[in-house]
Amino acid sequence: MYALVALAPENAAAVFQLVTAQGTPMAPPQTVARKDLPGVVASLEQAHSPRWVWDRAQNWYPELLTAKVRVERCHDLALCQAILVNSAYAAGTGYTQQAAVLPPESDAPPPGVESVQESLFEQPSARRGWDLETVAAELGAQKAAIASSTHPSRLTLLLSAESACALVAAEMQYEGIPWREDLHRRLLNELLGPEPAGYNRPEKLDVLASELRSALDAPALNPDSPQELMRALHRAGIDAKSTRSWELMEFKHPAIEPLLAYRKLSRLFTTNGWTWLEQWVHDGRFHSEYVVGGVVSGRWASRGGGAMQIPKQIRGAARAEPGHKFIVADAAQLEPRVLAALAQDSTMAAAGRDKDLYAGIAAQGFGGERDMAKVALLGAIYGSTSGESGRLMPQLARMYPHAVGFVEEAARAGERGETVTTRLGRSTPPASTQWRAGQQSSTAEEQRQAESAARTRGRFTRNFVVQGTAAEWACCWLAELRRRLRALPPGPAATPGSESDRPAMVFFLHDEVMVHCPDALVEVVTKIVHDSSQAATRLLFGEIPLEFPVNVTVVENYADAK
DNA sequence: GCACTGAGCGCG
DNA sequence: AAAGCGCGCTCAGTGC
Repeated sequence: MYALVALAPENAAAVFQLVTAQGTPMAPPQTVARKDLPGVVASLEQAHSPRWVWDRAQNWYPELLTAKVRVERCHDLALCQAILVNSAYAAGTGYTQQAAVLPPESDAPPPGVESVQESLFEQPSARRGWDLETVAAELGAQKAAIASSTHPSRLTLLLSAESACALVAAEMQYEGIPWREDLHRRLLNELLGPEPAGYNRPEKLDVLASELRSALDAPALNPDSPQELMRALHRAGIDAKSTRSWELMEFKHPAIEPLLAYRKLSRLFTTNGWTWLEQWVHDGRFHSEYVVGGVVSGRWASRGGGAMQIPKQIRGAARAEPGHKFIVADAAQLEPRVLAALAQDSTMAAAGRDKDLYAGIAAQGFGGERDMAKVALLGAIYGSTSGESGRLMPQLARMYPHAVGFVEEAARAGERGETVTTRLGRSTPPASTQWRAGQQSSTAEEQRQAESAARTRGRFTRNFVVQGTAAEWACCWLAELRRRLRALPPGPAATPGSESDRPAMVFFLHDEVMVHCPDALVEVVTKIVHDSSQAATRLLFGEIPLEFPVNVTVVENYADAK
């Protein structure tokens, strides 16, 4: 059963309708004031547990969560449309021509983020959205596209997992990562000195800047300006081509050490310093907005606060609340394993049998040098041509002709301007007309540029099939994990009358998930994390002679994970 | 003053 | 040790 959700002509109201799986209405449409929506959703969820069909989960679910209403499953039309429009599996279905124009994203702030607008105007800002007919038509078009696609079951899985992830993302956003402001401040004090007033540099940063200026004999140097810095370095006899840290490390000069130290601390100060704390941490939680499918490959992106770039430096500020632990799980060597599975490379699969795939590959042909095996394999996935990993490619290709051949073929397809597709059916966007035009070149210089552009696109498509399929594995893992966590019986309430204290997913990072878990449930949730990963592997690849092991650590402090 | 790009670096 | 994939964020610098 589906519950279609749409905006009523006047935006303060919503309209919804229950329909059968075949699309037959089961009751007349019902109009509900926006403020009454959570109550209505809760009672329908209780009675029928329908699949909620809406333009975007992100436009509806946050306000339900704020009202403490959760749903079991949904169909996120925007996310599914984005996949179907490009999917090679649905290329012959004519879907792209029928797809409805998506309504804009709601500009309502994510919960937990203070909004200037909200304090000025009492009601949430108006937005345009689809009416019920459009929602029904778009759902019908998507279902028809799946049914007449070349791989209906894979696309069905992909779209339902993607929709489940839309719910996971909104819930994580709502929960936030438990974040101890006091510990973060202590870290900043230790590394940078006391919080500076106004726009001043913190003490330790200021000291390093002075050291740098005297070492370079450049009293007015602004170390934040790459151009000024470059000139000063050259004057001091440091002949660097750029001011990147890894390049500067090659030079022996008294200015290098303070410069690298300045860089590191400056980054902490500007990106994750006191301003970041003020802006993103409220009531002991770091709330960030996740953008499901925000990356071409299907990976998630994030908006605000840089949730997916939290430096290791400050992870000590993420602390489980009293009576809780963080269960931090990450999939071991996810991308190489995905490659072995995609290419059905049984030799590589055998190398991964004893948990550490890189060690297994090293034992099979790199004289036991794990680092060498890792560099070689990642080079194959990224399309490295030079350096150590480039040199190791022929050896890797001899050992694993299937796996290397698989990514090579993806690269060649990209170079020819074709699209490539993940296991479940996410395809790259078509090559741009500009790229195509560039390939029809006449002069030698144009020819050279065209070949370079072709190789660049080849590296993209080569990586896409692996990164994108890995994202699908992670997406299925999250969906399975969420389903199992929801099925846990409610535990006792922390305090009488409050919500029951359940484990909650609070963070996700490509191949890593963090659950904030009551102590009493750590063992059962740890098992659920493992079970979910096995389920994800079966969903994607069926029965294969390769595991996708997950490393789980139970910690109070995120810095202690791994 | 605003929008944009590039450099640099954080994460996987 | 090296510089190949995907992102977001901040600051400097540029162009309007």
